[in-house]
Amino acid sequence: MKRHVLIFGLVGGVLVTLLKLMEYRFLVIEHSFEIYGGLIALTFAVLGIWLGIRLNGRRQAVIVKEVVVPVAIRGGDSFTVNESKRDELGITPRELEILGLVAMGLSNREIAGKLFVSENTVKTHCSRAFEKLGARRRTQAVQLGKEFGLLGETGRPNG
Amino acid sequence: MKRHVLIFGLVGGVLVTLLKLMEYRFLVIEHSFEIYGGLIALTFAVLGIWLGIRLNGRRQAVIVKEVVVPVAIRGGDSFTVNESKRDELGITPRELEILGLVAMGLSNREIAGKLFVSENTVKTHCSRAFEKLGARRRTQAVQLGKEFGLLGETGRPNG
DNA sequence: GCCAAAATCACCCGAAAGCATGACGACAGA
DNA sequence: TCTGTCGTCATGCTTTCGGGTGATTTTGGC
Repeated sequence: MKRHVLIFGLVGGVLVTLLKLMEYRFLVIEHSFEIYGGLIALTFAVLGIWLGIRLNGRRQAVIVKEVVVPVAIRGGDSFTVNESKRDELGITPRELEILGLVAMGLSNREIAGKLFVSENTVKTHCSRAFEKLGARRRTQAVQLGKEFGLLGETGRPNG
Repeated sequence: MKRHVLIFGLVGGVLVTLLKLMEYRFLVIEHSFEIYGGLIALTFAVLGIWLGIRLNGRRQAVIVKEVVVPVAIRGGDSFTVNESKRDELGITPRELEILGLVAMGLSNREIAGKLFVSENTVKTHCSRAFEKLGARRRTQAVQLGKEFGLLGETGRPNG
């Protein structure tokens, strides 16, 4: 994706050089500024349009083609794996528990009611968990939690 | 669609005129050609990028992604299932796309930046998607989206 | 060309979430 | 006993979300 920006820059540089050379060779021509200006404008407009299309080109209608593989992949000791990951990140059991409820789509207030603690406590646990996960939002925390294998598909904590 | 081309032309014309005026007023400055050339290149590049993005807006490139799925979990043709589910709920492709980005943990602002639309637009799409899903929070929407098979584990829209 | 659906954008306002900070008790281990 | 961690709670503040409403524009089908 950045490749296109790079190409843009390179082509732009080459064009600038070329135009500069042209300038020195044909500067004697009348109205040269207009010609060069027009050329520059044209080329950079085209380049810009190209880059714009490239840049935005991944407007995708993703078709998911599933590759079926045998089960038994998920066999490993899920518990210890997640346990170690949890330890590695320094996330406490309580934080993970709350993270699980967050993943299930509950609000802080609902979580507080469910666990019989105050909403502020829930927020504190959330904040600490987010910090340890490197997340700034609860949705991001959920996503990271699942990537790290801390949460299952149902939002249930794995560990 | 044509409107953007028109705007492009108009703005371009105005800019050319402005630069031409500048040329006559400040031509005495040394290295003016480089400055004007750079300005022209910059402005037209920006304009071009803008036009490219606008022009490319709706076109969708079909991307086929292969996903490894354990055989036991897989149920039927994922594509058609999700497509029909999406239709059943009345969720538009755009809404699903934004839902996917929400699932990836992005904020409305980040989504807006990624899709080159305003934050308000993202919020509108979100609200409609939430309403159709019966969700009151984005975390809940993500959870429901996954339950309905609209979103994959990575937050990628399925369909 | 016309119509309906979809997409875009704006504005306001209240609620929820998040951040920083501090504090206090329980409890395990050194 | 001292220390560190954990869980709990609070307060104040800023940001983000979400709902409501209305509007324009684009697009695709007829």
